[in-house]
Amino acid sequence: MQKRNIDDLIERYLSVSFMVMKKAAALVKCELDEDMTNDQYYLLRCIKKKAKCTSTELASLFGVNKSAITAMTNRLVEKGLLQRTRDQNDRRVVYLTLTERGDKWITETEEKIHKLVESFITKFSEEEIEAFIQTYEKLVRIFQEMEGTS
Amino acid sequence: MQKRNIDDLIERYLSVSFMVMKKAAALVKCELDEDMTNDQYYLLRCIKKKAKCTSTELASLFGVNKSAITAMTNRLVEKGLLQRTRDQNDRRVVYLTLTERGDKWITETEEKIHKLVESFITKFSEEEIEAFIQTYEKLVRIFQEMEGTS
DNA sequence: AAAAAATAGTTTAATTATTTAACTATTAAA
DNA sequence: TTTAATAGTTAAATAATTAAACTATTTTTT
Repeated sequence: MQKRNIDDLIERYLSVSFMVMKKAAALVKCELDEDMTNDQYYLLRCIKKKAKCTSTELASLFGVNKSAITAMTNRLVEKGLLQRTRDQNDRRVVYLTLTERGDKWITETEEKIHKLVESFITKFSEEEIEAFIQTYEKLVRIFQEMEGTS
Repeated sequence: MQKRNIDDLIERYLSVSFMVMKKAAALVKCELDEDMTNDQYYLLRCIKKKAKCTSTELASLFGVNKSAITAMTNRLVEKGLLQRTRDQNDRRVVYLTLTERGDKWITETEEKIHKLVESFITKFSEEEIEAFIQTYEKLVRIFQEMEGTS
């Protein structure tokens, strides 16, 4: 591939990923209750998927410091959506789990977000969206490999 | 397409787009000077591409209120990377343009970011990445149409 | 077993990003 | 020529983030 062509693809990728990132954030926000943020949604989503989760894991998933997670989880604990429990074997570890209200909220919200994604994903053919997601998943694997080596 | 299958694709899309969003943000951050943020990079990038730009345009691109843009541009003006100039015909309008330092910074940073993107984009075949970006671009157009109708 | 090092998480202080509501200045419409 | 609308700013509040210092606990080393 020529240098010109690669530079062109890179530029297109940067523009389009910026626009989708910002637009997707705005669309997700519309589906949330007034007092909830996108990051709070993503945090609760991660915890639901893992069932139980530590600050360290979340910090790694979000790519931020652990103290950022402490601050976020504090707000969610105050809102009654999350609870902390200590590991009995290793008392340094704190597990984060959903409260009943937290579970109810994330379940309802996931339904709204699924409908949102469905509203545009169905505008693509199954082949196109499958190929798109597969490349996306490959990108995740490449990122993970880069992490391991550097 | 069956309901099962769509739900599965939606779930994969949500997971993968979250992971790429967070990971990409972390990688971009690594390329920036200590005192610069990702949003500041994206803001300067947008202004460079448009040459001159208003708060209203940026607020729409970023999907935030105009006052958020005022705050961000204030910081960049204080840093000497951006300047404001009033339109002579319509004195309500303020144009944002790069200072010489701002232009130098974004040019150097774009080079770093391009190298970063190149480091993973070249792990795909030209066909795969072209198809990926085309679907991405189609997604942007769908978002824009949704904006028009709703 | 005692001392040193590593790990998990929190606190604190500072900065950035964001929203909403009220505001100024200017232009366009009635 | 009032009245509307538009462009942008200000102010107060909240959320997200980092870096550095800290507590508590567990693991490793000597």
